[in-house]
Amino acid sequence: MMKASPTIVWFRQDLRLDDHPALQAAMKRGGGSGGGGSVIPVFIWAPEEEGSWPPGEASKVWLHGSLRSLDADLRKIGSRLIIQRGPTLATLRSLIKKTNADALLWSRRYEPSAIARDADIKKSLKDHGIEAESFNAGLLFEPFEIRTKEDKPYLVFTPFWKASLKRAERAEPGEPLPRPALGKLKAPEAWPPSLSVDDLQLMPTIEWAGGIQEAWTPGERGATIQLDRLIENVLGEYDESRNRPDQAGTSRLSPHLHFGELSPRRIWHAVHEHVGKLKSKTHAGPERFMAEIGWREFAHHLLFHFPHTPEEPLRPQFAAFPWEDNPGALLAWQRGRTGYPLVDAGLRELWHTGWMHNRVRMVVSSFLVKHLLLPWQEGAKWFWDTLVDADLANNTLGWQWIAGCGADAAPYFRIFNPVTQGEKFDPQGNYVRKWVPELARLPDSLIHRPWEAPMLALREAGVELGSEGDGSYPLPIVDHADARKRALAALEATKAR
DNA sequence: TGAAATGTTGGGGCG
DNA sequence: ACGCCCCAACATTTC
Repeated sequence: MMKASPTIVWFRQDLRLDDHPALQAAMKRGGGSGGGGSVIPVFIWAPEEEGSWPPGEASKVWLHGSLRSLDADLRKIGSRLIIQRGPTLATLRSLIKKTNADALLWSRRYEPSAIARDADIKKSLKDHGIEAESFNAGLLFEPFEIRTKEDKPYLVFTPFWKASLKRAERAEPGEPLPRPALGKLKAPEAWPPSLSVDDLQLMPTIEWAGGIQEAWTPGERGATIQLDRLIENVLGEYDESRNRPDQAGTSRLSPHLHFGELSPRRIWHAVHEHVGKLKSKTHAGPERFMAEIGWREFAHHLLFHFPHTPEEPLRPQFAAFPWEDNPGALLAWQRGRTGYPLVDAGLRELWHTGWMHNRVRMVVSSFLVKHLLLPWQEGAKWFWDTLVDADLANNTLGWQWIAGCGADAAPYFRIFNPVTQGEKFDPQGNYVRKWVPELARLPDSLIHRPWEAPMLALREAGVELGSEGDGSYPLPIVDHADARKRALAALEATKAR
């Protein structure tokens, strides 16, 4: 009997074994009734193929951990991860030649540069008689599946999500596929050469990633633990708690989702199974959480249909917006030294842990765009480099939403007041105290507005305001009321054109 | 998934 | 008892 040729499974942002359609398809290939042929799991590091958006520093730290985790999980079932460096097409060709593989399977990505690159690879391999097929592993619904009655992409979230849920009534997202059991992933005759994860040099040379490693467990196991925590402890109060940066009320699944360590179908079914067991008729928490998953779907829908939006505003009139060029203000924002405690806490949380609470993301983003009048693209770049969950679709939607220039965006005149937001969502100031420790001893009533504190209160709290000294805290770099007026005037200037 | 400005209402103090 | 004013509380509109 002819020995079946191996199948290569090309891993990218699908670093898991659970619910992995390409992996399952590979296992079924190549064999008759007696089972499949061998499977070669491959990861190729080719950041130069990611256009203007190669993985940022925080993403690389995460990837390092996630690749290690995937390799270890594969080894537990008798396989392993082959790691190579790009360029991708040449690397794949050489792998195919060395291993005599006859097929390449992968999970789809939706970034413009990835779509173009993957299409080239598919065509090139097919021209050489190699089977090449992609699968949906990253979304509940493909961006091209959900369309308006006029057969157009959606531009507003609510009808988009309603249409998605309606589609789910007809055809629920498929039941998640099982993990391959021990021995089911057949090893090839000989493994091709592989680099180690360390060889990719994803970790920073300067030691700054400790905070990320303390806060997170990259990999499928870490993702599963977070999903369990979500279902057991978070979902019930999610509708209110998700807005509280001083509480652990969010899912913290974003980096796991970005790297595909957790399947959205797995989430869908876990949440629905949980809701089925509930006695109460209102499911505000689970519904709100699924709507957040919906925003992620919407972001991918928009990126797929409007691939220029990572760089350019979706609403063209915003191309003429009179943004400022102010490197000093940008630096103060990046460093968390704007003088607004909630803003600074958020940016410091980001720097230390590679993540920021979503409510605070809205506040700091609004501050950059509206109080400082700096282009949203500058904020998007900073988030891209510092977030462990940096995701081109989500990041683009978030920034265009807050800047008012995107689909279904917040109107430009919606300007967050960082003091009000702080007092509303961090009422005891615990979030600020954690990340801006120099203000920790101020009373609750002053912690979001230290510049209003009387001299005596400052002295008692050991707070030194304004000076550049060690342990001092800056005065506001812009006055809120002035900045608000200035932002509204800038918008008028854009409209007048 | 805002905030500020402006408008309205109604209770209480007071002459 | 009555009208007037003040202003907090809430509603509406505007940015």
